[in-house]
Amino acid sequence: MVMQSGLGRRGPAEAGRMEVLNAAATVFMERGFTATSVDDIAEVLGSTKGRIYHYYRSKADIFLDVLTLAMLDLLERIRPIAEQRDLPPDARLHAAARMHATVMMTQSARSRVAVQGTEMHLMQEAGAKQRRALQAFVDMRDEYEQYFADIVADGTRAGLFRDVAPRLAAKPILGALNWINMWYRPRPGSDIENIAEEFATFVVNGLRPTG
Amino acid sequence: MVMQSGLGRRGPAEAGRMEVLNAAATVFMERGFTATSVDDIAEVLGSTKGRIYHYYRSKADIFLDVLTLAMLDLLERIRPIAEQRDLPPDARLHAAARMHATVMMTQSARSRVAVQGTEMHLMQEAGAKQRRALQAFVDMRDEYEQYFADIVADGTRAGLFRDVAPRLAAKPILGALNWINMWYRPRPGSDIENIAEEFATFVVNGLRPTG
DNA sequence: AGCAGAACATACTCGCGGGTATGTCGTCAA
DNA sequence: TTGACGACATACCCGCGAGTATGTTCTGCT
Repeated sequence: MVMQSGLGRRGPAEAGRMEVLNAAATVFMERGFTATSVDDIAEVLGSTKGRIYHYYRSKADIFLDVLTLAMLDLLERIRPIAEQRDLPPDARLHAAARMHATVMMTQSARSRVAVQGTEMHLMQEAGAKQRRALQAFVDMRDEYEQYFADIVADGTRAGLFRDVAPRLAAKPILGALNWINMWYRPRPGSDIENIAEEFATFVVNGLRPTG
Repeated sequence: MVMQSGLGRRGPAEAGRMEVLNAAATVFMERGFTATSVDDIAEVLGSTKGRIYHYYRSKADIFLDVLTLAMLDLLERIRPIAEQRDLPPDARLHAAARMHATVMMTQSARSRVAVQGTEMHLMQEAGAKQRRALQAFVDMRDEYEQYFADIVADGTRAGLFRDVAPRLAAKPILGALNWINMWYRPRPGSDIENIAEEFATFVVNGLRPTG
């Protein structure tokens, strides 16, 4: 008996599963969900399907695990930033945006899949288990977005930002940042720090009152 | 003999082709390229495959036509805005962003496909014709982006914007705007005008000097 | 030593979907 | 009026890819 989702068990015995997961994330990132075949993932692993289906029951299960892990990673990163209530809201938003942009450029594989996760058309005739996993992912996305919305609301109250609907204001912020994975490709010379800084400044200024 | 690309001929005889094109755009928008079957498109048309393959030689050809038409539409819309040299750069950027946001929310089908056009993995082992069409699309995307970059450069020279690399600055702008089609869904009550105005203000302010 | 189970590989099945080959119906020009 | 051609529908082929069934090897435990 093998668990169908890797998120329950940890420990050294699950190292094999993580290898599969990372390989899958890489291919999903490049070709998307439907265009990726299980054989493609196996090829990256230098093995065959058997290895993959030993750990996962279906292609959709792998995808859902990639999505979930990526969102868990983002949530763990934004929480400490959001909790720094001593920092003014604009500085907090700057830090959050900078973090998000950096993750987009570094944790390329997993995070990119999470963004491109629009391809959840596996939702339709999926099983109950998968629907729940997908709903959990959507809930996490909402929670993550809410962190940004809360910071925006704080900034508006403090008079630092324009008076906008916080939830709506979070859209162009995350849009500008998520879009990074549509054009950014890792290169020797590409200065991740500078890009992250510039983009963070952009979204913070975007909310400031029009001079 | 039937032409393989609809962009050469016009006139009433091509009405049938346009029907196919619009239906395809709708389905491509919802499910993406690979997840869309030709039978799906036919079902939307209330007909069968035969009708589609009467006008197009392959699924990729349809997709490329959708992409091309969407980009032609955007280019036609931004040119008159970019040419208004009497307007200050920030007002021009505001108008351009507002236009783009509005198109994202109204011309949903075609434009959304164009944005999501990342799925050009049909490029790989595609024929020479398709590679040229795809390259043409990429060139148009670049040209479109360049309009924004030029406006940004003008604004920087005028002291209205921060001193940023124009080409890089165009990325978060178009990211914030393109991202709209990831979350916006047409609704009776959704106020397109307000959203477009708010997003345009956001991207313009994003470039202003930090007060 | 020997056995149980994990960790894979091999070899299949089988349906979906892109593309083709061919038929049928209407229309319009000569 | 007929015949040529456009505008489809029908019926088919065929490969790819998800999933399965069944090995085989290795490893740890007793």
